Amino acid sequence: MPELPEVETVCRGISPILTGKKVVTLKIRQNKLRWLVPESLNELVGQTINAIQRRAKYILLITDNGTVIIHLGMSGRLSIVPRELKPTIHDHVDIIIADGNCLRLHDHRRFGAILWTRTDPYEHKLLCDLGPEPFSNNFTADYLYASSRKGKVAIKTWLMNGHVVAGIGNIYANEALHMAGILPLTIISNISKPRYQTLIHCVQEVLNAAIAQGGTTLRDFLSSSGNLGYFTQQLKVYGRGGLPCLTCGTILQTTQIQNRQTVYCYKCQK
DNA sequence: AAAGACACCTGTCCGC
DNA sequence: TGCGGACAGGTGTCTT
Repeated sequence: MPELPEVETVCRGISPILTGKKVVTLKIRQNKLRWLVPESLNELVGQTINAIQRRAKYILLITDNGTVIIHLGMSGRLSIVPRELKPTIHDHVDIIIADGNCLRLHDHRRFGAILWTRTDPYEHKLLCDLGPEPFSNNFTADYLYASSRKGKVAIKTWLMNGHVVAGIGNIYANEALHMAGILPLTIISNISKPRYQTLIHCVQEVLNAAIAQGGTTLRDFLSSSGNLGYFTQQLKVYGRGGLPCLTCGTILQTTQIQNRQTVYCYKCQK
């Protein structure tokens, strides 16, 4: 389901409902997610959720004594439901709060994860080596230019690497590269600093637009309240292989990069 | 050290 | 209608 805009949409949706609330019950129906749901997650019961934060595609529920780290993988969904709503297949974890609401984790592919850490979540193994957030001051052309000088990977592969920049997945990598006019297979060491500056601008523009539209719904993304994401209607290249480029009319090409569907316009992107 | 392959899962869609 | 195969928004770990 989620790239950064979808995760951000979920965080904004659940934050007002969960912040300041006490967890009264935890129900785990399936503990084989990407990693086993740890026994220690039970320490969440009785804790008050002080804040909801997002880092890359991770969702953090912060309490005084520890933090829940949630990742939605490819197909995960978080929703707020009344605690009495009967769970369906693939509803793996319920976090029930004092007012009767329930944060329900649904994930049919089980690539997602839910973990508990007692210490600073930003020091957690999964989070400590992540690249800068796309909207942070550290995501600069100087940074991209300097760290790409010896690299031999395609720019699209690199953009999707969370250790380079956080939160960009297949959809928004395709979209940002099209907007920036850069061919997805371009080797990173061949890209100039001004082009990286353009790319940063385009990444931010695409992500901002997607967040404003509540994310992208392709198959199963719904916001925490069950709404569709409307950015789907604004995708310029993703899922449009074989159709005309919306900028110049040239037929959009498709290829595989790292086994991921890649769509580009050979006229607009050089 | 860097890059690429592989693994983890289920659901859906398409062609025969 | 049924079946096999390809494909799907991610990413840590293993191999080269």
